[in-house]
Amino acid sequence: MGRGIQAEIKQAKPFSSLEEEALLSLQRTADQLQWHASELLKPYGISPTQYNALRILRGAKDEGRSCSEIAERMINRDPDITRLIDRLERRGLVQRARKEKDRRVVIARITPAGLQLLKGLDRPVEQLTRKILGHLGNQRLTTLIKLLEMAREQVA
Amino acid sequence: MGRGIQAEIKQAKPFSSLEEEALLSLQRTADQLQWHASELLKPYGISPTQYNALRILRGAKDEGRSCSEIAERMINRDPDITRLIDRLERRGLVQRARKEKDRRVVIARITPAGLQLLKGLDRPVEQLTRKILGHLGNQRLTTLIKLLEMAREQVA
DNA sequence: TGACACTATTCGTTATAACAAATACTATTT
DNA sequence: AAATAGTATTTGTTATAACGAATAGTGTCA
Repeated sequence: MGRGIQAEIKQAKPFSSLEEEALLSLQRTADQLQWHASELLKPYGISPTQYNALRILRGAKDEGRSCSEIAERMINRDPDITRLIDRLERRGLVQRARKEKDRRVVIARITPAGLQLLKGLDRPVEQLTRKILGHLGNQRLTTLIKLLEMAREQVA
Repeated sequence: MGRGIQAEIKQAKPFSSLEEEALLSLQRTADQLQWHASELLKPYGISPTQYNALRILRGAKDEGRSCSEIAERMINRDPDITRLIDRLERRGLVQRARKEKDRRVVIARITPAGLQLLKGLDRPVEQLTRKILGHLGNQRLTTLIKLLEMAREQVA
């Protein structure tokens, strides 16, 4: 069984509060899982951020999404969507177009190449997800999701 | 009460699995809390990573820590401790010295200026921590910590 | 001792993140 | 219609992250 976060980071003193322990534990867990995601995506040449953006655009279908809509939907907020899309466009994974009705807005759409890339990733991503969290079981996952949601709330 | 991660990222389709939902929820929660930490530290001119390193060195006292020891103890693994310490040294917050017994090793120690900076942060950090997680209460925090620990385990 | 493998750290380079200011367009007001 | 305010995106710049290769020191073994 687990050693606990205190041992993992070789900390001598116990944590001064449960809140502190939870915060560090959360950061470390997220970092570790993120690392696995990066490793999975590396052979495909995209980062987790880029993968997230592509999935948003796949969900948008032909309608596409503006920069600000993409920003709203990102898991990790990225203040520079322009250059994120730049990189994807350079690789032929998305296309850009000015919106006719409001020419300030730039709409990004996923290309067939982008869809194909995602398609090849669907199964590996699902497998990885199950591998790293599946052992918790549905009940614990449900509890975890609930607690995380609560943690995001009182951020008044 | 909460809208759930699905609404937060304006996702139309439900998640295909609890594992996926938990994973995204975890990333988003960590990102949000990290953002709060960044904001708190900003006026002091240091990043969460730098803060983490300074706390490790404070814990090490006069003994100091080598680059590799620091790397082991970081919450978020950083592959380039050298330049992280560079920046802290340039600001006078840490000092470096070669270890006598093994001259490959560089030992970093926190300076009085570094200690003073941390001291001024102790209370604000504690307050922030309580503010963003305190409302969960001890029992839920304990459960959360336990579940996160489990999540970090089966990463075989 | 000299060759070799090993470890710890540093450095060069390119990519990405973060922040502020600038541009381009739209909508509103006078 | 001109001025103004507001919004969406882009760009310039600097800082930090990521990845490999390179350097420096240690220990082992022929």
